[in-house]
Amino acid sequence: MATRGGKPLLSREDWTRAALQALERGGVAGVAVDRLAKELGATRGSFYWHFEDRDDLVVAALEMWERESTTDLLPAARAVADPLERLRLVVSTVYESPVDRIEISLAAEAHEPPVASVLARVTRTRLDFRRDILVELGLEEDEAERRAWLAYGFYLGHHQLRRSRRLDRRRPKSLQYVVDLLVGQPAGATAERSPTR
Amino acid sequence: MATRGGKPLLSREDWTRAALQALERGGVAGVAVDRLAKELGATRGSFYWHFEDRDDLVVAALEMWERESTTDLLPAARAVADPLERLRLVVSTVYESPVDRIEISLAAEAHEPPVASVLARVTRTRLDFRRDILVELGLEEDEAERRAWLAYGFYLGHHQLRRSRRLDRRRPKSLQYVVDLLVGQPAGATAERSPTR
DNA sequence: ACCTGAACACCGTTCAAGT
DNA sequence: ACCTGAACACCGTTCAAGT
Repeated sequence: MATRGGKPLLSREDWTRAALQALERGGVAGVAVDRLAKELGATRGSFYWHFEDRDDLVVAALEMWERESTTDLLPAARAVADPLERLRLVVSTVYESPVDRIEISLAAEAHEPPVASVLARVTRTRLDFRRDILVELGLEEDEAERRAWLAYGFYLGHHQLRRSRRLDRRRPKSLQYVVDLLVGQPAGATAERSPTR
Repeated sequence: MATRGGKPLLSREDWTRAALQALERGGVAGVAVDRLAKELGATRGSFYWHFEDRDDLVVAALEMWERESTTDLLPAARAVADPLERLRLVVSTVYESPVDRIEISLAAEAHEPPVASVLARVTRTRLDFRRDILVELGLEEDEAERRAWLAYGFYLGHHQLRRSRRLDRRRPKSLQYVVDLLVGQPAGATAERSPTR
């Protein structure tokens, strides 16, 4: 590894990994070039050798997050043959896993330049994944699309709600009832209209 | 109105209203004392006569938002006698209304001091409102609580999804299908388990 | 090729001094 | 009672100069 004055030279990846950690702790606003430079024992000036500007760094960190939170998870899920089982697996591993702080902070800046493209790509991947399962389960294309919207919209809001300690206590223990409603009958589909009993 | 040197003196409310507008445009991060001072033709020093610090201003603006987005809307909704109709009204007026930028940006800072208490209060109010409707519709307390979580979680995520122009095009035209699923039969409740057909 | 150091703008906060 | 103006810390960005 190349060094200078005893200290190792910093690579673009070193900066990116430090930024991803800052992203987890404090969201997009928490990525401060000045602070990272201090942590890494370099100057701000050095940063601008590796990156165009702060947005460039944020995008690099978000793409690391994209891989670890979405792209890398798909193969394992696709390996499950039965679609209903696949949906249950996604709900228990993804919906019920610890809250992803990055996910939440991205919402606020969904249309800011550094965030927009990465977030749109991730979202499309996840919506499609859910819709495809619902189609496999026998729903019509349109209805599957609508329910995938519900499923993924709920995923986002659910993690948002969980951010508060007090509200998290109100959270249902299991989310499998969501799967049941997602693939179940809407009111009015049967003759009568009295729910549950 | 009191003046000095031709200019009107600024009140706490003047600052708060300006902050609320900044909040709508740029989220919590968009509330900058320096910029507001310039807009209002005052100095930053003057700001600290009216407020403890920036957080104090943010809280004041959020409480204005709380009134206009939640507290003031409840009486009209409560006036609808039929619970199913009341639920449909909420979905069409609140879920299908323009995206509330403040709502979204609060998620990212849900546990930061200025945001936490206001947001928790608003959220509890809205969750309770939905649960009470579902109980009136005949659901058991526990099931109503679970489905209210789904309903409100979806509300939050839905508005988050809508923030992107491209994703918003995928949004279902009407959300009444959500009401139908919320009050409908889960899969497995009937003898068979084949959905829709 | 990679980094330092100094400069500038922007913003939060404090405080002595003004009216 | 309400405000100004100057000071300081923090952070993004630029750039000439160093190795």
